[in-house]
Amino acid sequence: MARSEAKKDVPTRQQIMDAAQDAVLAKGFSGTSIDELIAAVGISKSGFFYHFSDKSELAKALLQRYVEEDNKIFDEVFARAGELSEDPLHSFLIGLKMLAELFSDLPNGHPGCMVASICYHEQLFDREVCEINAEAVLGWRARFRALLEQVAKSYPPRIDVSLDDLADMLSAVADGAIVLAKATRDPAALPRQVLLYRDFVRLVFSPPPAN
Amino acid sequence: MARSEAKKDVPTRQQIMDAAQDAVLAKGFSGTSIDELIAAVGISKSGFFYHFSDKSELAKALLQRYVEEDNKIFDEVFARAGELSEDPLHSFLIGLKMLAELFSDLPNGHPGCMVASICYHEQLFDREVCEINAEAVLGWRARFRALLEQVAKSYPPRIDVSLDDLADMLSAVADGAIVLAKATRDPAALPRQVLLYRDFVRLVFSPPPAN
DNA sequence: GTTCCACTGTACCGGCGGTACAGTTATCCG
DNA sequence: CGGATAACTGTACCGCCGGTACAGTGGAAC
Repeated sequence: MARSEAKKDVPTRQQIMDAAQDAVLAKGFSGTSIDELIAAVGISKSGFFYHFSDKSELAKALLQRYVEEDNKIFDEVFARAGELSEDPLHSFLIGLKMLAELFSDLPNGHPGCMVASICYHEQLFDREVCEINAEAVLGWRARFRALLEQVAKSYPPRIDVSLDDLADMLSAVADGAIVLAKATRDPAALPRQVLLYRDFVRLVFSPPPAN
Repeated sequence: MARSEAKKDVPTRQQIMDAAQDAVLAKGFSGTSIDELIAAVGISKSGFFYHFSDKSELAKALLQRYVEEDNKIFDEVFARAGELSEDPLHSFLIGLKMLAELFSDLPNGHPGCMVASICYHEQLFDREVCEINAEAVLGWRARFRALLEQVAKSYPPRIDVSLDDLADMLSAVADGAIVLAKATRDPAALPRQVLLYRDFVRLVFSPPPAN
């Protein structure tokens, strides 16, 4: 190891990406300089270009990692929710509640969605990055749609609603609520909006009340 | 007029802001260079700095104009919706439908929300810009909350719901759906999500169906 | 005819993304 | 023990970009 007293055992490439993720979500991609990243990690400029051929490759790696981690969280949350109830509606509602709690527990609020950040920089990136972005969003749609289809089997929806759109709405509400939370400096806005989406889902699929 | 063959009668300052708005929403603020703006407008660098003391003043002006125009549209839409029905619920639902149609009619889809773009660059801007952003979002909340309060007077909500959160949800869904639309390159996702929010509002306030 | 507005032109500065390339250090393999 | 490889460092350089400084200029208004 060339760099003296390396920080723990975290690989340098990962340290760069960690610093970059925070910076990109707070300042945008072009607002994040390579110089500040190498200063944060404690490496030279040549060291950076050893790991990434250029800044755009960093963006791609950042987005890919973000999407993977995001999907892992969704996997875990809704798998656990599935264990807690046999009923698809209750299970989905439990999952949404767990998601809201997860967002609630973030000490400084949600740092931001990389997909949304990239969207507002789309013209800077090549086709490949944009397609990873599109696939991520379509992946969320497919994931939530599958859950909603299970729900709709047991609970015929009370209104005529597209399950694709209802699935998309979770991504939309989450992304929008992150903006809301950032703008108003109220991190709790994100979990509140997720719970409101949960109310919507419950209203759509719950049988008409007896009273 | 120093610049020969000026483009129409549009003031130069406005031309700069028009070019800047498109560029910022497509590439982010730091991704937008002053050089490209002056090239688009056809002025010199000195000309730019005659109108704006620095780039950050451009950002402030851009955000202020965006918020003003946005509020004007909301004023018009919901005033017109108020004329079309006496009933506060129907009126709000009409307003949402008109909003969805407005988004639908945008030829290239919604170009993006300046508030959201600024949010993902917050660390680059001074306190003043961030407060304009916060006030814009809180203004939308107050606006939609006022409409929802009128609705709630006539139609007691079927679920226990915070009107502030329900008001915020419209901003969140719109901002999130813009990301959705950009990522999937499907501009129709925005009006679809607005109409889905409309379904939610109708479900919350409509009396339980007789059947 | 002076004054003001709305610029232009030139020169310069430092930061940033990126390239090129030679050198260095630690570790593993044979 | 020696050579290869991974993971860097250091130096020099390029062009773009944000920004500063400042003198000049053409047309319109009074």
